Amino acid sequence: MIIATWNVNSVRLRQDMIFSFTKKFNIDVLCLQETKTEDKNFPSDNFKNLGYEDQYFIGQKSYNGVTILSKIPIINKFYHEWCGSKDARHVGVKLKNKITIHNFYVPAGGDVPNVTTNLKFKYKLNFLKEMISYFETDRTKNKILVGDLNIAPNIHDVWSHKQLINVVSYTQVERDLLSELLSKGNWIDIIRGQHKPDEKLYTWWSYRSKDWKKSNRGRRLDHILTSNDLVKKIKMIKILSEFRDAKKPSDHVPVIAKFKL
DNA sequence: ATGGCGCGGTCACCGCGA
Repeated sequence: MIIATWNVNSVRLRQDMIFSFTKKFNIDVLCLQETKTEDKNFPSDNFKNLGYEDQYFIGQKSYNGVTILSKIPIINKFYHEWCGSKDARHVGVKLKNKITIHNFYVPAGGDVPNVTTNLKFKYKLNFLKEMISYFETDRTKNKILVGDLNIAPNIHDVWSHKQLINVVSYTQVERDLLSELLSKGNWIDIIRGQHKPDEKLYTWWSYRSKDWKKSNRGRRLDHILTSNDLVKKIKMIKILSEFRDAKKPSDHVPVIAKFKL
C-alpha cells in the first residue's frame, strides 16, 4: 500500500498536477488538505476515473477541506467535530485491509504566539489538546495519522532554530503538544524515523521567496505517524520536493510512504 | 529587510496561510 499526504492549497486549481502525481507514484490512498471547495464542487468523478472509487471528502468554501481518496475499499468513515467547530479539518476511514487512517489539517494559528491576544493561536493549542485526549487511550494497531499538522517538531525540521523559535509552527508550546500527542497516542514519527536524526527535512517552503530552492527556508509541517506495529512494515518514505518546482505549485510538497502489509 | 506571494470569493480588495 502506498499512501500520500499533500496540502494542495486548492484541489480544483491543482487537479492536473495531482492526477499525474497519483499515476507516476502509483498512489493507493491519497490524503489531501486545504482542498478549499464545497463538496458539491469537489472533482469526484475525475478521481473515480483514476481508480479512486472510494472517497470521503469534507470541504467548505475558501478555507480548509480534507479528503481521503482510496483504491482500497473503505469499510467505515468517521468524523469528529474538533473544538465544537464545523471546520473541515479531519476525516477518518477504516480500509478493507484493516488499516485505519486519520487525515488532519491542524489550524495554522495566526501570527502572534499569544493565546490572549491571538484567538487563532488559542484555537490551535485547544485543537491539539483535543487530539491528545482523543488518542490518549487509543492502543489500536494498524493506524496511520497523516496531514498538515502545522508544527515543525524539532531543530532539524526548520531552516533556523534561532529565527523561528518565536514563530508560530515552531514555538516550544506547540512542539511540546505535538510531542505529547506522539507519546500519549502511541504514534511514531516515521518520516524522521526513516532519516538521519540531524538531516534537515522540509515539506513546506513559503510562497514569499524569490527562489525557494536557493534560500531553502523550509519547515517540516506535514507528517506521517503510525502505530508501533507498522514501523517494521515500512518499505519506503519520500518527501517529493520536486513538486515545489512545478508550474503553479502548492507551497507544500507531497510525502509518500509504502507499506508491505 | 515583519517584506514577500498565492489562493478563493458577495471579486479589484480582503481574509487567510505560517
